[in-house]
Amino acid sequence: MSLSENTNTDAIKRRGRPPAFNHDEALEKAMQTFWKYGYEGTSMAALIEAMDMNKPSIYAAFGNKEVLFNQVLDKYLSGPSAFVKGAIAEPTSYLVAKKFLTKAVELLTEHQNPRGCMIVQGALSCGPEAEMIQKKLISYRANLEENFKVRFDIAKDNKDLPDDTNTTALAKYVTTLHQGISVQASSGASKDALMGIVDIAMQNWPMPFKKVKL
Amino acid sequence: MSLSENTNTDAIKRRGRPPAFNHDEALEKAMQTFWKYGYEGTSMAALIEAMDMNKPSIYAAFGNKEVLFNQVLDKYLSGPSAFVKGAIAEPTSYLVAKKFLTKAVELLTEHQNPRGCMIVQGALSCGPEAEMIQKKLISYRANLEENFKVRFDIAKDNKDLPDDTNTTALAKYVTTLHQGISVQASSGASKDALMGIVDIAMQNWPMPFKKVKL
DNA sequence: GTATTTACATACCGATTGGTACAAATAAAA
DNA sequence: TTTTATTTGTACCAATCGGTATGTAAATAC
Repeated sequence: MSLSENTNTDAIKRRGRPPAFNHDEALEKAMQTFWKYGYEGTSMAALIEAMDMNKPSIYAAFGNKEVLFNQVLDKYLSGPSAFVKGAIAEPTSYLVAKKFLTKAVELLTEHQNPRGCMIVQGALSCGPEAEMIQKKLISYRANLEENFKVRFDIAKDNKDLPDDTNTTALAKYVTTLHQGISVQASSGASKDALMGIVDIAMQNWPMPFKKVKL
Repeated sequence: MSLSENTNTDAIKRRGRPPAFNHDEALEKAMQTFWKYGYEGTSMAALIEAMDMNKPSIYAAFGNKEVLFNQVLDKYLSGPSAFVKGAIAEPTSYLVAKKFLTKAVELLTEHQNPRGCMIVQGALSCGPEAEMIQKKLISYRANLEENFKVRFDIAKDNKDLPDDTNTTALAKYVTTLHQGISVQASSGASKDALMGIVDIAMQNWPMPFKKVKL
């Protein structure tokens, strides 16, 4: 039957009535909804339908809307957005940027996903109620940008980038492209079209030994 | 007294009680509010306070929220966003893109303006209620992109761009940067930082006679 | 069996949403 | 002065917002 799966530890029998939902599946559904409609655009009614839970159960299991969104955010970072770590670990600054943007395009245009990046669009322009979430997403984006900056500084030390490279600007260039790509994806841009953007954007990547454009 | 200014035709005396508001000033205030909070994030209560009008007067003068937003959109296009026409009229494709992005940075980081572009952020991710507005803004952005594409096709004909230039991709590159810059501006990025992005982005502009990067 | 624990489900809460009815106010026209 | 046209301001509308009280269902513990 459908409520056989319990999210808690295996053998230990819990005392009361067993939950009718699976914690992780419900959170996944919540993520899909927030991802698609943004924080403010997602109503509790929409969450109820998506998660297939009634309101008190959601509150008991995940807290209020804001707390739930924070859990969704964690899931997003360790799930769809996990490719970022891999990109930053690439051996050269060029590959870091290229892999990050390429993987982002793939993620954001995946047909089974909502279009656009949840961290970019989740609470971009919103009313005063969502200000907390807005600030949180802004700091997440700033943090990513800082990670690129640090990575590019290392690249500069390794002579993988010219000595006079403005790594702060270069990091912002990458995140700005990502944010633009996110908007484009949410507007229906195709994967191919956005890969074309990445190609153009990467053509002028600074090289340590001045190379001539082909 | 404060209600002396009437927005209607000069000498013709209107019959009933004179309006206590100035049509254009009220629309300007509405624009500021929508610009700052987005379509969904702006409540009628916020508009009432910003426009200094009571609700029935707003409805009588501007229609409902959606109709009002459309008028605000027209004002935005002919006002803050009017620089676009000038940019497209620049003599070379390079100058078109450079002027567009530079002017956009100036507009979007102007301290007296709300941060970010209203057409980008006005209804990016939102609930089903704002779907109409969302689609409208998407089509406005697509239209701008098409205008760049047409302009770059002309540039190609004029040998201002290489014959093999993918003008569709190049146009999308420019609008993607703009949209990314808009997100950055709304997140608090400074004018200088964003000008740095524009500089980096313009370094690889395609030239008709293959030039060597300095 | 009964007690206890946990989750479900209905029904509700006050506040806010976008939108309106209606009467008082203020002007010109008669 | 009365009539007519127009705007204002208050008070209201149903619907929805996020959030909760409460009773019942379903499991284990005793």
